[in-house]
Amino acid sequence: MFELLLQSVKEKVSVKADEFEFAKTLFIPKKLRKRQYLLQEGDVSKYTAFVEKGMLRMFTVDEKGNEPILQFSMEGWWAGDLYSFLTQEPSQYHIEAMEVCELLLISKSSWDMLLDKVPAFERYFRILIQNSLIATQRRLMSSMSESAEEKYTKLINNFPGCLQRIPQHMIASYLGITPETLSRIRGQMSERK
Amino acid sequence: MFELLLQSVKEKVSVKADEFEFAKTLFIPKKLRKRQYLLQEGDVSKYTAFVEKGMLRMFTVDEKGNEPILQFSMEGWWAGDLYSFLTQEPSQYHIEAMEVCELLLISKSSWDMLLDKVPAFERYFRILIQNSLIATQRRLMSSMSESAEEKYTKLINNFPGCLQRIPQHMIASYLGITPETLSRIRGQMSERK
DNA sequence: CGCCGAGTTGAACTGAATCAAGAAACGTGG
DNA sequence: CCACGTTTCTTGATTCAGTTCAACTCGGCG
Repeated sequence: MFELLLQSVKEKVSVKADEFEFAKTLFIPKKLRKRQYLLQEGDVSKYTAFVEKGMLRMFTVDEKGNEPILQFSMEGWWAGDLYSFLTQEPSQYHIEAMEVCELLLISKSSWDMLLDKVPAFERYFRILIQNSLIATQRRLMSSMSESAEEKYTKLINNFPGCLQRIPQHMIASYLGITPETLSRIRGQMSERK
Repeated sequence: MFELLLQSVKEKVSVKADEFEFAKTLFIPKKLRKRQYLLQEGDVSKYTAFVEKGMLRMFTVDEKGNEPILQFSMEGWWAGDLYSFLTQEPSQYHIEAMEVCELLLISKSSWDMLLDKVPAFERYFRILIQNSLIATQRRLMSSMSESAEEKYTKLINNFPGCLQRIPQHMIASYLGITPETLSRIRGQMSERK
């Protein structure tokens, strides 16, 4: 059950077997049906989740009814609102299962304890957050200066495999464009071979 | 000379006096004139910098000649391209002093050593990066779903003081809009009192 | 005094959003 | 296994926010 998590940790830091055994005791397994919520806007994110199976989306709902997507989380990734989890303030985001999901939850207090007792996990999360920051910075620059088509092209180059599992209108929400625009872009791209 | 850095560290983690003394030995002071570069696109970011005085901007140059700004770094903040610094690959970004700057540089190898020897610094950087990620995520969502005016309004609410020191066309580059658009927005906002 | 970069203002243009309607794919229950 | 309703995707016409290009103003500084 913890193979994926162990793999994720090991590829970033070296942990001793007993440290990882200790970590295991802090996680709570949880299953989600499709469309079930891990977190809803206004609620405090009591847990952050490692995704063992399935896929989730984290998004807000804006005044016009759009649902811009901040991130997708699939197997081997984490899902959670960092801000709400750390501060225990209400979240701005919804996190919803796009497929049947199997998660490993860890509470704020367990997380704090884990980072205190096992420095390797402090480092693991530092690296995780670091990579996430780098990716988010790139996406921000892309969203500031590129056209809709450029953004889409970059996306399919960066995540070739993943996109099959994601409905197109959600890809549009992730890119910050409308489903109509994405459809037109795809049309144009395929007709010029 | 290290007061600001000490303050930044202390407000996030607790360090022992000798740990901080050790850290001090790893930093190299450096001054930059206005318009001088800390890093240029294509170069490897050998150092990351703590800003003691002055202000820098980190930006790219896109095909149309725009210079979208990823971040401003002022006193008490860090400046550097995380990706290039960590991987020692060439950077995509320029980092330029907007004013006369006094910096404290730390090399990749010193940084690695510091994080290894002093867990408090591992945590300090984790928290720093965490906060940066949260802020960048917010900015991304804002850039995906809000109008130019909304973005500008949020900016002046979030950073009331800082903006005086920044020329308007750079604020526009930070928001991902043209200087003309920003000027018009300001015009509209002031005429409706 | 005269130049130069920064900011403003105007007019024309354009990429993407919006609104609307239809086609295709999906899954749920009878 | 089919039928029906729902959701997803496509296509077209129109609108609009923001860009582009160009001219002009202002303030600072040699």
